[in-house]
Amino acid sequence: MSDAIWSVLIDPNRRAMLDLLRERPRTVGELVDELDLTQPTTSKHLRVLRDSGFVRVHKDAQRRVYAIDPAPLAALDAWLAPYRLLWNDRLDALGHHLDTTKEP
Amino acid sequence: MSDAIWSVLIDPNRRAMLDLLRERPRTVGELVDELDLTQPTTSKHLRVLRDSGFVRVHKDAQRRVYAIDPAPLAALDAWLAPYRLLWNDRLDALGHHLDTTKEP
DNA sequence: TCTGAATATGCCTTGCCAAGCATATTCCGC
DNA sequence: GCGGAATATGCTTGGCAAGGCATATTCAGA
Repeated sequence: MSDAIWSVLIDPNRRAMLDLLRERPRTVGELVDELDLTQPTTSKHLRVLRDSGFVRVHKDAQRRVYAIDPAPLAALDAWLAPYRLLWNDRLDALGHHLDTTKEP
Repeated sequence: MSDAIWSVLIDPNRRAMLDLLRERPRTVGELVDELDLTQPTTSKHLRVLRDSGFVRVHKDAQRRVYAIDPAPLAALDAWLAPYRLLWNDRLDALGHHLDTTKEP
């Protein structure tokens, strides 16, 4: 079921793309610059993201503006939901991995 | 940073293991039976889960009882957190993918 | 101490995916 | 309509990870 979601998100470049698109929609060229990837590589990753519903495209002349679609991420959140009970009970689990967030 | 988390979770068998271990700790043999995998394959997946902190082992004679450790999943939840704002604003995104949750 | 049960590990092969490179496509301005 | 910018696609190669198979390890009981 959720197999596609994971195979999309395993790639660090695609996650970086989503991080950028979370702020605001961007052009392929902008993504190429900010991610320091070649244009073909960027386009291929965008194809994967598009085919799996993570992003949507809007044509603006020759430019393609990509915007995030949160639906698949909501599905991931749903997958994660039953596990959330595990660290709601025992809060120490959070402290274990999130103790890097130390505020003076 | 979170690279390891994803490479662990991409495998469907490992996710199935976590699903089972979420209910209760289990023996390697139990997992082999319930997942319909060979014993070596199961042990290798458990090694991956163990090395990355998703599970903990407890020795009981020759048996090894594996239990889930929610810490890495909490980290995944933290990664997902900023995206959650996206579908808190526009609830339609949830409806799109979660409309299977119909309650009368 | 020997046997067998339970689990782990090593080696090998196969399949898949990302990146590189070249090329095709689309569309604007002149 | 042409040249060039912006983006997409096809082909090939390298690396990596999963599974199969054989084998090593650990431990209890007789």
